[in-house]
Amino acid sequence: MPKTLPAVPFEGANENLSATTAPQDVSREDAATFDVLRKMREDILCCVLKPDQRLKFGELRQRYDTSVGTLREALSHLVSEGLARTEAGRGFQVAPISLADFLDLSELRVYLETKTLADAIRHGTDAWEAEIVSSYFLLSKLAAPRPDDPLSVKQEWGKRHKRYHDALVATCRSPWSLHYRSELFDQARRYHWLTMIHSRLHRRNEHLEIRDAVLARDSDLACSLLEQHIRTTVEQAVSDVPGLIRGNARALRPAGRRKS
Amino acid sequence: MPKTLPAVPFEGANENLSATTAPQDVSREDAATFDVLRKMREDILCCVLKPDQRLKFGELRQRYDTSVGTLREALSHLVSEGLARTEAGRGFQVAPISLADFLDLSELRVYLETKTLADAIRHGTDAWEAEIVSSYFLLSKLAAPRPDDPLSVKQEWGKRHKRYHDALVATCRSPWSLHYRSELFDQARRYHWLTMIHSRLHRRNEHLEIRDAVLARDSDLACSLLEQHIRTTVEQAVSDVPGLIRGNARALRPAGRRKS
DNA sequence: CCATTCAATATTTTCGAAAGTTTCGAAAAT
DNA sequence: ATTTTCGAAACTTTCGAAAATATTGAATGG
Repeated sequence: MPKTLPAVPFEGANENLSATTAPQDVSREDAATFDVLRKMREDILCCVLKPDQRLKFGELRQRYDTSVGTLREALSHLVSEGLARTEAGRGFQVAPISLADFLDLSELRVYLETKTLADAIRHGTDAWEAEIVSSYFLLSKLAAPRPDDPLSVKQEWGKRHKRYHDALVATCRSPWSLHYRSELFDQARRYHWLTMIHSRLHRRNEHLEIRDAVLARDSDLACSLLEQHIRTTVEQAVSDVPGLIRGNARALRPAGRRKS
Repeated sequence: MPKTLPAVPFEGANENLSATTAPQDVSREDAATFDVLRKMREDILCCVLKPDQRLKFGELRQRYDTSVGTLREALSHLVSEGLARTEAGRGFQVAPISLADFLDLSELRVYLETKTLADAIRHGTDAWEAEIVSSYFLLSKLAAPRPDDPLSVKQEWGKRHKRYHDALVATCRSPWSLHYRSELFDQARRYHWLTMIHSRLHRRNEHLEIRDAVLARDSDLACSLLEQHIRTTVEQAVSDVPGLIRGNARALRPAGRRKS
């Protein structure tokens, strides 16, 4: 019984973007603050800053070479995005991870990814196709990272992977859906990182299959493949790193932790 | 896991969600900063701070009686929530509103509200029912606000309205869905405010109907009613305040604005 | 008359230090 | 031996001023 609301009046596809209210996908914000924010986010996503790790200003100030105020602002952002938490007077810490959380966010991801992809296909343009081809090409040049690859290789793969998935949905007309999709994609990256570290499982080339279905404008197939893609990743993470995720990711926790 | 229902009284404690990763629904954060954040959010939601209005630190500092750093942190949060925007070196401003945005966010709301409601009904408890009854009662004591009601009356109604809708979905097991639902609900409040200001339309008691369907655990009916509830509000806003929303809400814009 | 330059003003951004909390551990008390 | 108390150390939070940047408006040249 899902009716659709009156279609969004489209005077200009471009104008649509500028008049949008959905949260800014922090792109070129306050130079300095943004820079710190971006670095910290990347560090959390790559588990350089580990789940539950306490984020002390002293250390952070040294690591990112900036002042407390700037750090506070960046941390504020991260809290809103769900990558950090804070408690009055007790500072900040990296958001925890858990199997339950991964399952929950993946479920919502399936909906948002397929919804945005379907809409993107509906409104796809030549430029959109070109960026998909291009970003897929860049992704395919890099083999899926192995556990013993250096951090920088993994990070580069992560970047290209994100760029490819962003490209797929780029022409979706719903800014809010896109925004939340992007946030959840980043969240999932933390868990994918675990898989990259520990897994040696071989997967068939799902990105290629998705690309072709999308370029063929076969919305149903593309969405189905994308859904599978997400679910397979979940299953792989759950079975590959059971000790880590199931056991509340103890191995990833910061070293010296005492529990009362 | 001790499961306390987030039966949030007016400003009461909120001890729930311990193992969850989804973003903190800023409940009792950094005392001072949080206080400012809450006030600013309320002011934006009630259009005391108008869409597109520039937020100068000088004025804000006076209005909220706090320092620049604290303001910056609060504004940071608001940007993440989509209630404000910022551009490097050019400060902050209240997020714009537009018909397209309202339609877009409402569409996503339909999905999230019904999804969370269905799950909440599935896992409903006695305490959940009690809070629904209680919050509905409080809401029903206040007639829907009229355009000429004082601000405080409208705000009180807004609070009770939110509390009621929060109560409906409180037992939903998906923290991420709940989080986004809550953010979009707040976003919608900005548009509802316009309706409250300008509309005199009479609507039948939808909140009562929803309450009864929910208490009867009739998930399909409840979701259907809730969907209607949202869509009706959209249609009402679109038809009632066409000049405002369609015309990019000119009347709500801050007074002295020059465009180059 | 319009466009451009440049200095004065207004505003934002960054920083370090003061003020306020919490945590930790040793000493005293049970 | 265990708990409680208390003070010092560690850390967080808040603030206002200095530095950096944008905006305004008047003066200049085409």
